[in-house]
Amino acid sequence: MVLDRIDRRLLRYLQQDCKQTNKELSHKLDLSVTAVYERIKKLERTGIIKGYEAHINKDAVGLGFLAFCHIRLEKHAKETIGSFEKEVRKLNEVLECFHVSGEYDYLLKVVVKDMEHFRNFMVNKLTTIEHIGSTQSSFTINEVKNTTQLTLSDDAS
Amino acid sequence: MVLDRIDRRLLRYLQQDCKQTNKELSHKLDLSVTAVYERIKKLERTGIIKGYEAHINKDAVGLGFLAFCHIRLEKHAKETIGSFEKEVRKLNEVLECFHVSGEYDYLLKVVVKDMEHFRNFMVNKLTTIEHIGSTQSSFTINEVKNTTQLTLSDDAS
DNA sequence: AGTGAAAGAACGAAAAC
DNA sequence: GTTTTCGTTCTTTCACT
Repeated sequence: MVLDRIDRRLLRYLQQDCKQTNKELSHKLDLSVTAVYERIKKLERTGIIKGYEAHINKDAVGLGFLAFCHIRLEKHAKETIGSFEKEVRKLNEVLECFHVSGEYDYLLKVVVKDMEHFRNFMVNKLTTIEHIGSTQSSFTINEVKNTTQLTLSDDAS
Repeated sequence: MVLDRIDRRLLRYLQQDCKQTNKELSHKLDLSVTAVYERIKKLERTGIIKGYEAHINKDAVGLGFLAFCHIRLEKHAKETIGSFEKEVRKLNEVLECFHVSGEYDYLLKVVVKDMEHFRNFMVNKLTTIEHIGSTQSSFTINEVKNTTQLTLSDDAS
């Protein structure tokens, strides 16, 4: 699907606040309410908008400890990779897991309550996964920037 | 604010889909619409719900290249740290930046269109920031897991 | 804390331009 | 693409428990 300037502006607004009414959006975009409605439905149908999520303050719900784990596998056979990835997906402390280039194979973002819970996660969950060669963890001292909002330029993609 | 079991379930639902109507939520939670409404407003007022965001498919908007940059600063004086963080916050390719423990000082999540744009970002934006000692970048080969949804247990926090 | 009722606003589909 | 219309649904307030 080709996105025009209006679609991109619309996506920008919805990234900031998806609970705005179509009426509000119609003013910002200088369109009719119906046109806004149709554009949004199309963006949903084509999978460009994947969903709408409430953003929760993690400290307020007792999940204020954020760490990154770098993981190297023992071997890189297809089965090893497959089973590692399958196990990692099950861990709900792991919000993100990427297969990356470089010294380590995977980078994980882990959210737990505190250091004690992190220790417990490492010992009883993460390192019980087979074929892990070595791990290296970094703890977050300070959150400098943390957004999910993509910067959409006005040009067509 | 103390969260009870119902609040935690409500937050779980809203993390999954914040566009559900209060009526739908009232069925799931076995509460009246008004009770759901008041709980949500309270969660918003107290900052536990930080906002509502549309989740955009980054590949569909031409931002399919994801990289992580590890950064070490030259020195760790207060001013150095402050000015580095200030400059990083301005870069819209940087979605996340954390001050972390370990070998490197900062970990950045960077989203751009492709390798060419990444090269351009590194040469013309990131490494023009003063006091950077060294950087080490990893490119994402595969996204194994990527969610923003915190797992909330049913117990009070 | 909770409920139910009622007014006002928005949604969503259809019509016609 | 737009406007208008209309029935339906949701939001929000209010009186009350």
